[in-house]
Amino acid sequence: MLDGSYNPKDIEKKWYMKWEEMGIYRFDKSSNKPVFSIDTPPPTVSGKMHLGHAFSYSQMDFMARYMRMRGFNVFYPFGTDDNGLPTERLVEKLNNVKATEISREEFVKLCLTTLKKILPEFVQDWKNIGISADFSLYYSTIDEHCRRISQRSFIDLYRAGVEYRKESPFIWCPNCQTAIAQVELEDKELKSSFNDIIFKVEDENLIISTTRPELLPACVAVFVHPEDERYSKYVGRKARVPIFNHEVEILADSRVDTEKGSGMVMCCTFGDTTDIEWYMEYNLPLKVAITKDGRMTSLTGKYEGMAIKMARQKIIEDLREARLLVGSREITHIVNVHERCRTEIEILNTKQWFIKYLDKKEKFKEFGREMNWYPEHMRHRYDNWIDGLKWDWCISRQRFSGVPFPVWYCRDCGEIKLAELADLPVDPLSNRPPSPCKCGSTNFEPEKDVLDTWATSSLTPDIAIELIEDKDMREKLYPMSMRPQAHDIISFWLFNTVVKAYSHHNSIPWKDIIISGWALDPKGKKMSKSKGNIIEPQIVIEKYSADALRLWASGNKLGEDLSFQEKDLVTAQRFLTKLWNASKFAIMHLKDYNGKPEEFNFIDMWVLSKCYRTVKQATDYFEEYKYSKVRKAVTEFFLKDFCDSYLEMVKYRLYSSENSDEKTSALYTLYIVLLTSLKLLAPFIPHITEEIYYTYFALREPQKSINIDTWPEVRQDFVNHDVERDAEIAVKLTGEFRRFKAERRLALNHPIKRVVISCPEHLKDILTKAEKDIAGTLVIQKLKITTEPLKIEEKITEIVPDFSVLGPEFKGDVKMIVNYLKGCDAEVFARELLDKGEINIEVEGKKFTLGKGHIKGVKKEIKGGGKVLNSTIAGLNVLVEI
RNA sequence: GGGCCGGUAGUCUAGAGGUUAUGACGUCACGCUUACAACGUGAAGGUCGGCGGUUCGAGCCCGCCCCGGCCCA
Repeated sequence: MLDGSYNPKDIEKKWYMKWEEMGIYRFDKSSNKPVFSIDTPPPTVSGKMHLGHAFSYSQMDFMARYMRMRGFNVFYPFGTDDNGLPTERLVEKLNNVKATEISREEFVKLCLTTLKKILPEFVQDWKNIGISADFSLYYSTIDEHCRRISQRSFIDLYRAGVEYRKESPFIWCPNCQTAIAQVELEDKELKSSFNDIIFKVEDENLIISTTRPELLPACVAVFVHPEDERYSKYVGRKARVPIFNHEVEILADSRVDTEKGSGMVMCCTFGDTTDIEWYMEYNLPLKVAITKDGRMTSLTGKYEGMAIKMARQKIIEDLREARLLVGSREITHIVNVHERCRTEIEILNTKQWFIKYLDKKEKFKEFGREMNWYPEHMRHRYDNWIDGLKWDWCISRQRFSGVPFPVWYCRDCGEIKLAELADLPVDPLSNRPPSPCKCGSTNFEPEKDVLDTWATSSLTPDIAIELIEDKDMREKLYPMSMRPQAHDIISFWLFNTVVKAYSHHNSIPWKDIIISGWALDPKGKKMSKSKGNIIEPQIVIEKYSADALRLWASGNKLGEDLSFQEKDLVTAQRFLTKLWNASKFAIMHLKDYNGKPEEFNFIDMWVLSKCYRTVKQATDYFEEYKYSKVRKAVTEFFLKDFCDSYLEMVKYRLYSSENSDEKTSALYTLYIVLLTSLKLLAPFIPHITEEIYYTYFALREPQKSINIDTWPEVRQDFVNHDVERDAEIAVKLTGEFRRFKAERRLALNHPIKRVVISCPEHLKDILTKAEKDIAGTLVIQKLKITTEPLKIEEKITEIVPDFSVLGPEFKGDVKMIVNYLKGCDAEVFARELLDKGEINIEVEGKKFTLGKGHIKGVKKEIKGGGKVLNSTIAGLNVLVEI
């Protein structure tokens, strides 16, 4: 028996613990069953799981649970991304220290101890929303396993000749003091001043506009457009840089925008990417004005040591004083900032490691086409990102906590020394190289940098699969079946993983990619701490339940963002209550369950057929990752057909004390339909379905848990469209009758003395099959179903045309015909059609022949006081005697 | 500026060229009916972003425009 009301708090907690105990989500390492492998996104450790996580992890969990019930050996590991900048920031915040203030060794240690402390609680949130991952297959991107694989990847790619180390201009964050990748940039609108500055060419003044006068000391050339007649005479001559007084050449290049400022532009090393192109192409000198920590260098003379913005101010003042500043206006422009700290980036010349991939764009796009994208259009974003790639992948970061490069450099000959694969993972700062250098030297410089965090997380398929020892099993797991993730990291995680899979395996990493949207605030805006519109899933679970949260997450199309509406949680919770109550009712009666009946009741056949058709729909939709459609089909069947219609129509049989075949049929149907519904819902709401299953079905079904029970098969012997179509009429009539009673404020079990249903022959046959059910449900003491007409007034008022037949046949004349039907005497028309089978009409000189096929039905009006049930079923009239 | 997605009652959402556009929440009215008042029944509420076009017929297809979002310049 189930309790009076559903108490999710205790029940959800109980089941999470029991599932763990039972180990039902364990991957079976020795099974021969087909494998379904999931490349689970490792969340970046922050304080808590956020709503976006709850949303997208629920969505992937639906598939994991569905596939498990389908009989697949589901490989569903769980990892956390504890590597790189975000983790450093968190550790700094939690411990109130700065990475730069303590030794690297100490800081790395602090990172690890802090993670150890906060990880269990962080991961617990995922368990609390019922994620059915195998938590015994766990990795942290900073653990030994991941460091080994990441370093191995580095060595393999170096040997394959796709990695290089080079001093070159690259994107640098002066705040975080590290190189960062293109993907880590963000656009920010900033106010700035556009300054018109005088450059002298001998005695002439040339004006150049710039937002960055502090780069004047790094100015190495001045460019004009080759077709700009204003300046053609200056090309080849020298300009004197104001204040700093060095001379630079004036060159012509078509990349100059003649519309911008004076149409003359200074080239500094480096202000932007065009500067880099010019620097390379024209072999310009390198002048460095800015240090790695965002201050002015000695090159800048008296400005040395000043912060960039301060120097900018000062230089503007000095220019003004020297009358070299002729104009200055406020502008708003877009600058690149580092997404983590929103600091304006610089381009500095530094030595970095790169993965060479700009030459493989086409190959990556080809791989993109080999994978199945859900939704399909997300692939365009992937292509678009690849098209826009401008830099090779810089994988070195000047940070502290991260996977170290397994590399030393010979101090004598400069040769690069790699670690041995067998020794991985290594830390070159504390480990010695495996052997002397080719040149015989043992004097090595260790690499201090660490790998970009994406260089590690782009290996999650390898990291996950190598948690399994068995080589044959590993083969079965790759390429992985499904990669779930949100659309914002297509260019990060997804793309980088394809790069690695291509480089290491020459294979796509996964077969299917499912892209989930974002959870947005109630106004449809992105949630952020600064806006204060964060909705915490922990609070939602507390107020409603994990199942309600999951049901919410199942409610929208894959790939679409979903704005969080409290009412949707209310709806979800109401569904759970309804499910509980209906199950309570069914199970109360199911104690008398005694197997299959000799013969099925008509209404039972109806609900069974509908039930199995719902199974078919749900299965088809799940196969296409359309879980929102699954949810719609299943909840609609459960609420409308099962609860509203079926349960009401079966009550009279359940309450009868006699042990008839009719009752056996009812109990059998109740058993099947409830169990099937629970199974169809289990992927979405595993806790409540488990509790209901456990209370009753676990004792009778082969599995102890619904979550590892088999997904329902469509039993074709129960699917019967004729029965459905016919029984629907009885069900519909019963519904109309219940409303008839409600309108007259009669209790639904209020007895009715006599009812006469008058209808055509075929309806009479159908309704007779459900005669007992109609009478039983509505408590009708005397029910008569007859073909004799009732003594009530009935008038046909409208002919309803069937456009799908009329349209293709009569094309442009349809309007005329429909107008005719509207205008004619519907009563006369209908009678004639019924008599002759077809009617010839003439409209505006044109002749048409209409048959019954052209007509969808008729509308009619019935007069007969308060005792006539106004049914929408064609041809059917009901007289009620209360 | 480019790519992609979206715009449907007060709010959020489903929509497969074919009668009167789905559902939810909210609102209003009525009702304790032996699973369920944490409920049920009913009602009101819509120029389907705008303008053109294709079609017998468009929320859906095509073109242009407006607005919002994401990604990229």
